[in-house]
Amino acid sequence: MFQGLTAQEAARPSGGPLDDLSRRPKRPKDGADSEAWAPVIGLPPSTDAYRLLPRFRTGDRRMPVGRDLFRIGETSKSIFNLLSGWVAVYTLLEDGRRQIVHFALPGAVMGMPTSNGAKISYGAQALTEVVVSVIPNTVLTTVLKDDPEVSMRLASTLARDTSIAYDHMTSIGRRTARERVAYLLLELFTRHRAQWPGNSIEEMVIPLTQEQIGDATGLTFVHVNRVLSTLRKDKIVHFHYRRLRILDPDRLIEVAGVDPQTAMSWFERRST
Amino acid sequence: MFQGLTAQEAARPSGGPLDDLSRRPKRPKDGADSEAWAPVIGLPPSTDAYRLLPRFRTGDRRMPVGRDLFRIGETSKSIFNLLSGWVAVYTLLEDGRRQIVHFALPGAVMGMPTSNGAKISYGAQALTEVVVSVIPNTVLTTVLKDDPEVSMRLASTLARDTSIAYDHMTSIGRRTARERVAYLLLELFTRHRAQWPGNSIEEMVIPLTQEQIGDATGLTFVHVNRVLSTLRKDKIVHFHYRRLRILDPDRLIEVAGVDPQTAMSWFERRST
DNA sequence: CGGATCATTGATCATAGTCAAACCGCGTGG
DNA sequence: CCACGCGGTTTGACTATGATCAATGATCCG
Repeated sequence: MFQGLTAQEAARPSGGPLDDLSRRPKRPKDGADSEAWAPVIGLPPSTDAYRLLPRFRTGDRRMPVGRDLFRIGETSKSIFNLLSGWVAVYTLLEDGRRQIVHFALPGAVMGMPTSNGAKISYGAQALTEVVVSVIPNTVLTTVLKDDPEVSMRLASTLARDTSIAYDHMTSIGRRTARERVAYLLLELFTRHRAQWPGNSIEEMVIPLTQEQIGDATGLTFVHVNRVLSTLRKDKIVHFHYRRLRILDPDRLIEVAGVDPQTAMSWFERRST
Repeated sequence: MFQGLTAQEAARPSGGPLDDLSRRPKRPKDGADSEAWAPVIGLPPSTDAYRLLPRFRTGDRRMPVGRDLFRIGETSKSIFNLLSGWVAVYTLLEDGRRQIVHFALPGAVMGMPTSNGAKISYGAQALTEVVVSVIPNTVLTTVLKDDPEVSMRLASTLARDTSIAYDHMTSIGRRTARERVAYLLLELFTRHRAQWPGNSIEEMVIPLTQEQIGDATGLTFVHVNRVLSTLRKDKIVHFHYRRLRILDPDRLIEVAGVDPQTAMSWFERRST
């Protein structure tokens, strides 16, 4: 499991030649990926709230941990509407360096084809077992014609993805390691929590290894570990083997460098 | 000029307390910003190619260098369709650290409201004199109802923004300083060049200071300067006072860590 | 129970940041 | 037309954040 997003030589050229570095195969092959997708028979009813197209159910698929929904370099023939579970959206550099650019939660739409029709530059992999509604482009086009409501929702959802990406980019580009990790945990906590309104549990399972946190924050897993230790020592958050416990929300917000006002608003509305 | 995106104490907390750092006003006030927008009388005909709504012209506005199209914290009432010029889309942290998350070129759509209706977390500022079509949300909603073609183009454009953001994020999170700068210059060169098809001029004006390049790449302007010196010394690119000259495209692609295949495709299609 | 994955810790190094000073290009006004 | 000044660039000396390399431990799961 987690095959595709597993370690490997995290080669990092030091401004020097790239060529003498051992390269990681662009697409680590793993058994699971070659299996056919499983159509879904019975679904948890709650997933309906996350559908982009409420009447379209024939595209539902269940996929196991580690499965790629789509891969770098493919040309999108369908879009993927996540109904349950977690998905990592990621990019790769030639030499195997990896960046997780987004953690998709239920409601997310992934793989929308771009205006210039180019190959897709990122991939998406299930971090947990997931249920996805796979919507063929042809279907989407048709629905967009008939239902302006869907158009608007799709555009808004895509705009939100961009906005989240911008915030994430800011984190990576301008925050310190400690701030980045705090920001990510806060983001995941609030986004996840927004899906169970009224649920103020301060402990949750985040299906991520420290290496994946590193890939999302632009850090090495070793450094992520050190940062997490200090956050634990400072009694702010406790993250250990995928279990996250927020010990001091206020200080977490402070360390993350998030305006408290904004942070509070995160705790209100549903957010993909 | 460039008021809003001008230096200032680029305070950078070193994991230590943030509080004893001098703070930059969140919104440096400058005269230009308070002026009213100028409606446009005569436009260069070519701008039409970049319109999201071909028949909607009453929203056209011309704005000078340094003007904010919209600002962090506003609630979007209109979207902005750039027709000519360059715009920097940026975010700010509390203490003044800044990240430029996108350089918008003609054809771009900015300020699309998100699904959760939250305040917009980024701002947009003109880097050159620009012409923008300001489209009120109400107009957009109406057009989306009547014209599914527009819906599809809007969605594709937004998807492309996300894709560019993901690539940019990868650069900041996983590339070295040298690679990041090379990547950005390559990206700007190809995107800009795609707008004048057939124009293979290897010299162009990029309306950016080294500080702005730093803000886009997550580096300090001092380090950007050093990197640019080495790129110049290595006869790869020459960037000096806003003039960019590509000396060795192949090596630039190599340093940027872009797959040559992909790089070539960038030289083909129009791309916002 | 045992192997694999994931986490932790230490020692050392390098990339990029910080601080500071000087320089250059260009527009402006005397 | 030249001096001035401001924004932008360049360079140097020093520091520090986070990477690298390496070894050991903990946890999970079949």
